[in-house]
Amino acid sequence: MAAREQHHPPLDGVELVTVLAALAEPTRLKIVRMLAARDGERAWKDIDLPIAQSTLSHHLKILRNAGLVQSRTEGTRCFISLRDGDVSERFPGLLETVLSCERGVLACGDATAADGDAGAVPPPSAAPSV
Amino acid sequence: MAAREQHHPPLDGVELVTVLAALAEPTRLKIVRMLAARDGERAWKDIDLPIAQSTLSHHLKILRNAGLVQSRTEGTRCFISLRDGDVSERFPGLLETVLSCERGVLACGDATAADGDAGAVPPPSAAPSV
DNA sequence: TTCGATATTCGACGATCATCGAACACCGAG
DNA sequence: CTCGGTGTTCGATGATCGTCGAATATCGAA
Repeated sequence: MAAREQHHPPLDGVELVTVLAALAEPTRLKIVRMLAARDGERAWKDIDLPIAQSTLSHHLKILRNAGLVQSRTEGTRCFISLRDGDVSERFPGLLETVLSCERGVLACGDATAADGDAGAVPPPSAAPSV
Repeated sequence: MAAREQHHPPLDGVELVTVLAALAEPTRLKIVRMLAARDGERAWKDIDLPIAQSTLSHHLKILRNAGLVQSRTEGTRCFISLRDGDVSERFPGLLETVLSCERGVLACGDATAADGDAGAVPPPSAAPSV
């Protein structure tokens, strides 16, 4: 399917272990970081990682089922965004903390965020505004 | 081996994904919660879960390699404790957040921590503005 | 030293997972 | 309607994981 409406579970039904498992995979964590780097949505096609499309779709499904991301359909295309609001409500501080932990790694090795994200990285202590 | 000194990696060499993977397993998360519930150490034998000893040993090894727990030997016995200090230094807020997320679940189904679980965990309220 | 208790390691088994290419379903454009 | 572009689903494959019982290593006690 090019862009059919997908299932997005209410966060109440999602367990912590599910979220942690979703984040505990390098590729998926990278995707989440990409999404967090730019506020708002990101086009499916703009998520370019060295993996097959079917694999990306698979990872996005897992992130979706964990309640971490959300996909919106517009014509043929699909836009992904972080459900940080919902996640923060169910697991306060979790996403922010994980992302702030990863800031260093982000700045170092990974290109994907080489764009404007530069100035980000506020002291992790403070609640990252997301 | 009854109680040989085990390897405890410096937290600097531990990646976030490793820690998340260690926590993203129900049994291991339960162990971490048990350890967090009581400050200080916990005797190996006091960790009674419906699993084989070899399985418990396996999980503890993974938690050790993730830098989450630490084992001390005293004679034949072995005492496990959370490395919360080291973890907080490397991944500020991570362990606290994960544990606080789990409090509800803890209070409900699981007896192990019925005690006072000394209050760590700062109010996560912290305002993810989103 | 011998024995029992304690924890780790060693296969082994079944289940789950990440990955891929191919087939499929959907949409807009021609 | 027919195409080409876009995500998703469907096996299949190889790797990793959780689990166990048995074997092993280490210590204290008899």
